[in-house]
Amino acid sequence: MAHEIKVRFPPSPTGEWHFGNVRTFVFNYLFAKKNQGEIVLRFEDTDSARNKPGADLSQIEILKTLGLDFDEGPYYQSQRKEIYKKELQRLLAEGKIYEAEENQAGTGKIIRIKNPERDVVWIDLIKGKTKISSTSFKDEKGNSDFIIARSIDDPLYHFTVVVDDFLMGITHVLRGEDHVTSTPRQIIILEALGSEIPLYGHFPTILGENKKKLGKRNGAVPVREYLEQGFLPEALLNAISLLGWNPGDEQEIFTKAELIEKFSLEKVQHHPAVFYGDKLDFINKEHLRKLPLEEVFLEILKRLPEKMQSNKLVKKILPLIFERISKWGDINTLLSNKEFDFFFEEPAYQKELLICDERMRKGVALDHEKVVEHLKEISKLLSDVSDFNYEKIKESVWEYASKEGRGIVLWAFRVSLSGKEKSPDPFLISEILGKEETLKRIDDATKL
RNA sequence: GGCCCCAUCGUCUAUCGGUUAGGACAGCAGGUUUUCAAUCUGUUAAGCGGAGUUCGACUCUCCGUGGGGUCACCA
Repeated sequence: MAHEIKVRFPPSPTGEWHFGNVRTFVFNYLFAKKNQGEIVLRFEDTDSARNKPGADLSQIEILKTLGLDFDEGPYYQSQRKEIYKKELQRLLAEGKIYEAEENQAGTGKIIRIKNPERDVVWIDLIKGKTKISSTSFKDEKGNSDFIIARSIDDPLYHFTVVVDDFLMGITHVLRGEDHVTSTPRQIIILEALGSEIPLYGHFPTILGENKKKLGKRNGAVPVREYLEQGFLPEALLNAISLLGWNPGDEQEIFTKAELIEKFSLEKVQHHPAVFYGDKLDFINKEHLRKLPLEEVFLEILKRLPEKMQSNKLVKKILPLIFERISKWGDINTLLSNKEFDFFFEEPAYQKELLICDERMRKGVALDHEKVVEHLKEISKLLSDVSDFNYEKIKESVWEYASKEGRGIVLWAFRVSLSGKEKSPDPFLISEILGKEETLKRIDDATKL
């Protein structure tokens, strides 16, 4: 029999996914793809009270946007009740489980499984040999026969998971560390079922900045929000994969294909990783750089306001925007800081700003005349430039600026064009604005 | 608290007994012919503590400490 590998990802449709959830899917996915295996998606929705309508669909949507897919499913446990009932009846008949007192809801008898009370041992694919005594799940009455169904029609999580894993032929159960202690229960049920025991692997938890398990209640940002902030799906995938795993070499930027190729369970960490968003920007920027330039410009363009989009200058500004962002959402920040408005409208000057040295600005009156002199000279020099491009512009004023002091001259030149304390250099702005507009702005600045 | 797991720079991590303990992010400093951005270079910063084992421990063992997970008729 061939070594077919089949893994599963069983979310409950109760809310939005964060990095923790997706990471579990990703590791399963990577492991399956790497080993020519299959991955099945199965919604664990037996607790109808907790289910959120539509959550399943939005979870699948996230998978899709991240470029992830699954080979089988989605299954819904709520639609498989008959299957669980049959297994329950079978086990009942075999005497491996039994009905006990009334359940809390008063709707029938609960079902317990006979606990062999022994050490349950498995070789965890990540943690190594793990041993937990099944006597450890005694309830307050000292009963270690744990409950697997509220009634014959109402199976509980541990039972449904295991039945499904059994029936679906799951070979590897790869999940978060939070499931370690429930593994012995599941093995005991599996044994009662007469199933083969799959291989288990438990990933360490992802911790929030407060070093507590990442979760809805603990700083976990839905993946959707990262998408909305304009992170690239492939960068997100890259970052998620690096949470608790690394290939052992120094590569940090991966495409999906590279991740599949390099992934291995052996390289998964044994200790929890604290998730700081810091590196995400970096990773995204790297992925941004790999995109074709036209595509990048198109993406930037469509995030610009109408009036900029239609302006002739916009094309020349696109590269400036690109080098200032690490994700699409940063464009909004640039925009709301009015970083580039001066290209499209007359800058609002502040007389003092024309003076480069902050300390000197107090004595404006004195220095201002000098600055105006410089500006006038620059204007004169520029008007002689015929081929108005970056190099020529620079050439024309360079000598003068060097002689008079580059700081004071070039600063004034730049501010006369942008009106801003911080902006791209004056040669670049001049080229973009064009000769006429450049001269006009310099002229305006001298009249302050 | 019981049980399970873990422990290298602020963060993510490399190292599978012998290294000046490496890289990346962040930080800082400097260059890049004015500022910002980008870029280049440099730089700060780590083996939790204590016993062993060994010629030699970050690496192996034990104890302590610290951190995490988990203890439902939830999933």
